[in-house]
Amino acid sequence: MSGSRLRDVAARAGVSIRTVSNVVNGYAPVAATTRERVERAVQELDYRPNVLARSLKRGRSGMLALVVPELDVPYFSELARAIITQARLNGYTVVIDQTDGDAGRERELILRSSRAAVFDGVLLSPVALSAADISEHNPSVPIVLLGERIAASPFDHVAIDNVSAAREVTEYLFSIGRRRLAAIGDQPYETGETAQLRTQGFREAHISAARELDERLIVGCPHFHRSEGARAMSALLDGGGPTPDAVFCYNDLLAVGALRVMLSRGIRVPEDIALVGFDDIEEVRFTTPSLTTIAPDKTRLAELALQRLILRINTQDFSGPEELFVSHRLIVRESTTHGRQ
Amino acid sequence: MSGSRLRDVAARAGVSIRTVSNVVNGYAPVAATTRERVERAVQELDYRPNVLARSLKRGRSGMLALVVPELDVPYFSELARAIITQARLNGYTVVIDQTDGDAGRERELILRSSRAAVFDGVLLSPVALSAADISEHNPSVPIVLLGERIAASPFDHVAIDNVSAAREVTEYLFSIGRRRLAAIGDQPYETGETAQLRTQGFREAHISAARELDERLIVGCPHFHRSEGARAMSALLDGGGPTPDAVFCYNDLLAVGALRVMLSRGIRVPEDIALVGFDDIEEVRFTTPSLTTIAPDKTRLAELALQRLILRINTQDFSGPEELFVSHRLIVRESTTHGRQ
DNA sequence: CTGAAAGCGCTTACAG
DNA sequence: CTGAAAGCGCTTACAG
Repeated sequence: MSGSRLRDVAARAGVSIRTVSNVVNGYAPVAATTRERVERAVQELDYRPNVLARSLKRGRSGMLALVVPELDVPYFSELARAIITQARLNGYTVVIDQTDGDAGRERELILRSSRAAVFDGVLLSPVALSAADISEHNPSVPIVLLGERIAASPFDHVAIDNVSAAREVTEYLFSIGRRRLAAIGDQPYETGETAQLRTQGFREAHISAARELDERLIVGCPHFHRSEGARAMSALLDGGGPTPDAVFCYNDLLAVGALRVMLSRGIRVPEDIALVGFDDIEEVRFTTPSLTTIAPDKTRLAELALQRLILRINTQDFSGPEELFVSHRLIVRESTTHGRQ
Repeated sequence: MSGSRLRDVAARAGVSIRTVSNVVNGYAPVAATTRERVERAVQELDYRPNVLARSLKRGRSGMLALVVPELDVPYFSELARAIITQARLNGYTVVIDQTDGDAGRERELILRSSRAAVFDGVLLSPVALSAADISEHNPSVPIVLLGERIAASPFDHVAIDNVSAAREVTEYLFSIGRRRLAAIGDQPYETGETAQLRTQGFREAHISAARELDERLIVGCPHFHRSEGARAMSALLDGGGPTPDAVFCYNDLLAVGALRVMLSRGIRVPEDIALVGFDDIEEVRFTTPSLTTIAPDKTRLAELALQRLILRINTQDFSGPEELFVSHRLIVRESTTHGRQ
C-alpha cells in the first residue's frame, strides 16, 4: 500500500506518531525495541513520508530553481548537469525553467511567478535582466547569479574572470605569431556584460602588446549560437575589411559556426586562420580540427554557487552580495597548432 | 511583504479566507466589488499562494519527474527542453534527475526514492532497467517511458518506429549505390532494446534487397558517446574485415566520433565512406560535412508523452499500457551526397 | 454569494 | 524516552 500515513504506522507499531517521526527522521534517541517495531511497520505498510507535508511544516521545500535561457545549449546543459549533481549531494532537488532568452519571461519567472514561493533558492543564469528589473523586487528567496552578472544587483554572483581569460587567449594568439586578430561575439552593455568583459580583455591585450586593433575585426552577435557564428564569419570575410589570421569566438558554439564557414570556403584552420572558442563544451573536442578554447571549471562553479546559495538559505541573510570567481584554463588543440596527431 | 497568508488578505479585505481563495483561484462567482477589494488586498500585501499547502490539500503537487541518463547528452537536453516546455503549457513543473546510466541509481530514483511520492507522474528515459526490476514495484504514480522500452513493463511507452527508421536509412544507402554497409551501435538485448531494433531494421533491409551482410561490419557500443564512435570506427578500419563504403551510426554522437576518425585518416566523406547518424541533434547540422540523419519529431514526442502521463494522472487508471509512436524522417545532408553548397 | 470549520500529513515545543 | 496537541497554509463540503 502506498497510502499509509504516519498515523497508520503508529497504530500498527503501537506507538505515537511522534515516535514514528523520530525513527523516520533519525532524530532523538529511540529505544532499540521501539525502533525495531516501528521499522517493521514502515516496511509492512511501505510507508513513504509525504514530502509536501514535511516541507509545509518545516517552511522549507528542499527545492531549488535553476533558470537558464535554453537547456539545449551545451554550455547550459553541462552546467545544469553539474548543478543537479551538486544539489543532490546537498539534499536539494532542482526544478529547471527556461527563459528562451526572453527578458519578459525571465522577469516573470524570477520576480513575479507565484511559484517562486515554493523554492528555497534560485540559481539564475540571466541573459536579459537589468538592475532596474530587479529594483522593484524584494527577494524573499536568495538568488545566486551564474555567469552573466546583473549590474548593481543585490545578488551573489559566480563566474570566471572573463577579462583575464580573454586577455590570455589574445596573448596566446600573439605568441604563436598571429597579428590580425578578429573577435566574434561582442554585445552591447545592457544585454551582455560578459561579452563586454571579453572584448575588454581582447583590447587590453592589444594595448599591452602594442598592437593595433582594427575595429572592423570586432563583430557583434545578439545570441551565441552556431548559426550566428557562421553569419559573423561570413560577414568578416566578405565585409571588405582586413582578413584576420586568427579569430577569437566568445563561445564554442560561435566557433563551430565560424569553422564550418571557413572549411566550406577552403580556408585552412589553423594554417590560414587560427580559431579559439570559449567554454570547452564536449562537442569541440571532436571537431576537425579540434578547438582551442577556455575551459571554465564548471564543477567548481556549480559547487561554489550551491555552497553560497545554501549559506543564504540557512542564514536568511541576503546582505553584502559577493563576486565569487572560479578558475579557468586555456586548452590548446588543433585549431591553433599545426601538429595534429 | 512576502510572508502574507490567505488569512492576512482576508482580514485586510474584510472577507473570509474562503472568498479570498475563490478569487485567487478564479473559482465560483464572486461579487465584483468583493473581488475588487480582495484583489487590492492581494496587491498591497504582495500575497503569493503557498503552493506547498495547496498541493498538500489537493493531493497533487503539480510536479513531474523527468529521469534521464545524462542531461548533457544533446539528445536528452533537446528532449528535456521540449518536455519542460510542454509541461509548463500544461501547468506542470519538471524536476530533472540523472541516472548517469547506472542501473542501481535508476532503480533507486524511480522505484524506491521516497521522494517519488511527491511527484504526480514520472517520465523515464530508461537505460538499464529490466522488467524484473519493475515487478517488485507497485507504482503509485504513473510512469511513461521515453524512447527505450522496458520489455514486458506495465508502462506506457512513446518512441519512434526504430525498425522502419533503420530500414529506411539502409535502403537509402543502397539507393545511392553503396554496397558494403557498416553499423555502429549494436547492444545486447538486456541493455539496449532500441539498438536491437535498429540492427533488426538494418538486417531486414539487407534481406529485402538481397544483399549480403558481413557480421564483422556490425560493431557494438556500450554507450552512445562520441568517444565510442571514434573507437568503433577505428576498430572497423583496423579490424582486418572489409572496409565499408557507408556507415550507419545509431546516434549522431557516435557519427561525430566516427567522422573525426575518418577525417584524421584522410578518408573522404562521403566520397570514400558515406555516413549517417540518428537523432538530428543541432550539432550535426554544422559538422563538415553536415550529417545525414534520422530526425524524430521531438516536439511531438514530448507532447504525446505529456498528454498520456496527464491522462494517467487524472484517471489514476494505470491499466492497458500502450505503445505510442511518433513520426520521423530522413534528413539528407552532405555526409551522403557529393554536392555541397 | 459568503462564513466557520475540518482536515491534508507532517513536525515539534510542551509535558511527563 | 514517549504522548497529546497545536499548527504549517491551504481547499472545500456544509450551512446559510
